[in-house]
Amino acid sequence: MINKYLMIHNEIATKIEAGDYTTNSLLPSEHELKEQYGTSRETIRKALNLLAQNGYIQKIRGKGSVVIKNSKLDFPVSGLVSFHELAEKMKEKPRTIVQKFSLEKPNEYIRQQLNVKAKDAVWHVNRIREINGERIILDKDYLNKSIVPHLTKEICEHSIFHYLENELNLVISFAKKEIVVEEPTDEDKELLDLEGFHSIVIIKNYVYLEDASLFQYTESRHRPDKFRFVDFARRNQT
Amino acid sequence: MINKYLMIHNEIATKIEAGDYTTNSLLPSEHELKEQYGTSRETIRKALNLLAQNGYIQKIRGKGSVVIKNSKLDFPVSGLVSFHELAEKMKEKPRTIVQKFSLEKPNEYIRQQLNVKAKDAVWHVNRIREINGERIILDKDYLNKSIVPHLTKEICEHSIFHYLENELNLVISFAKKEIVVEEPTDEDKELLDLEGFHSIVIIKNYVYLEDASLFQYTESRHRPDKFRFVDFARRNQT
DNA sequence: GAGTGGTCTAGACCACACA
DNA sequence: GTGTGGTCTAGACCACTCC
Repeated sequence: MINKYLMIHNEIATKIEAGDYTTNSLLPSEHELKEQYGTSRETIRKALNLLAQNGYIQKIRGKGSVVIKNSKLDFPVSGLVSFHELAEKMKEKPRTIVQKFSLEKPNEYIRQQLNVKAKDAVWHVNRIREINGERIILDKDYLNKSIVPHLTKEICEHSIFHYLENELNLVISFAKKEIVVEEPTDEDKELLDLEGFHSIVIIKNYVYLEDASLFQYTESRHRPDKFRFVDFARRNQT
Repeated sequence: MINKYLMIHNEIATKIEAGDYTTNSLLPSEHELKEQYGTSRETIRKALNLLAQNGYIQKIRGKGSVVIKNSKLDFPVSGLVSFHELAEKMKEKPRTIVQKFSLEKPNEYIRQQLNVKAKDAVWHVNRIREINGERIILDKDYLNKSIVPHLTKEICEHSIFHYLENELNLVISFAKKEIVVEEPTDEDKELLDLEGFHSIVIIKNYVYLEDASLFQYTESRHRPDKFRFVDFARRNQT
């Protein structure tokens, strides 16, 4: 924990989740918090704005900051969610099977998605996600080899994301996500336990680095009954 | 335009869209911009952070702010999108049919969603959205009558949203959105042209006012082939 | 070492809600 | 009027990139 405002944010968030600040009540005023934490008001404001962005509070001019997080249904804020985080929340036993692991020349579709040339090599990884013995999700990852020169099957079994951030020190900065629903392909039918479902929810994820270069394209193909996406949209965000 | 930082944000955004600042080039430094606009650095930083949030630039510590908006594919930032905005983008002829318009005692499901009591009255509006002669979307709206005392069929045919914001002066502050996929109900089959599709994409929308009170619940039920959701997620937002 | 963005401060004035 | 959050300032120090 390095930043003061992050520390304050986390402390208040924890209190809200613990119920120390109850839903619909008001937080102490910015002036009071400033005294409590022995800091400046702008720093408190940074912390509170983060809390607002994350759906914990709602700031109302002239009144105060209302606690809105209802801890029972935990608003998972939309964003980059890895399979591991997801599985942890579901309290179910996840298992990952690396079905495909190869270095390929990209076909036209992937060239378009990843914005690479035909001669560039691309890692292609298929991972099947099993929850409680059912094959629910098929993740198809494509990574630009010029940015990720080395990759192993073992890394894919654990977490590609973790490897990129902690071993390669790549800083993932933002992602564009697109959700569509399609008919299952033959591959879907073969690799997943579709149980008579006639559609597949596809989350297309375009991941960018800090220097705004596109380096990973992922298709996460979900069985529709186990799919749920939550988005928390705020108007007029400062 | 009231705020200095909003003015600066809009000015720079316009320049980026006009190509005055080209993609992948650097913006002037915060120090330079501070001089240019005759303001303080924190104000410049607010404007730049907004630009970053809106996908115009990417700030890199030690280097500067890179312009990343590629004007060709306009990153539609996720948020509250009304049917009218959507239809406008699609350049197709939309038509709205108000299939149901009534004031009801809420059933248990709606009571739960809208967080109201059994005795409270709730507006229930069903609207069918037709695009190019095909019935694609079924919007089921439920509005708390204690917040929206008056409503007419004519308003629903036009835009409920517009009425609430401009006539009632309600300020919509944030919304929680949930996306799931289910089997079509009999009502879906009757009211939509499903054409053999075996699933329905449901967007559940919980709309809150400025004082954090929940006043509208909407289920937007889409035929899967015409559904597309885009989300633009940023990590480590300050 | 020079230049960049990130954090933090102590103060000011304003717009708004509420009594 | 009092208290709240929203904006803005002028300055400071730090972490990072690049040469």
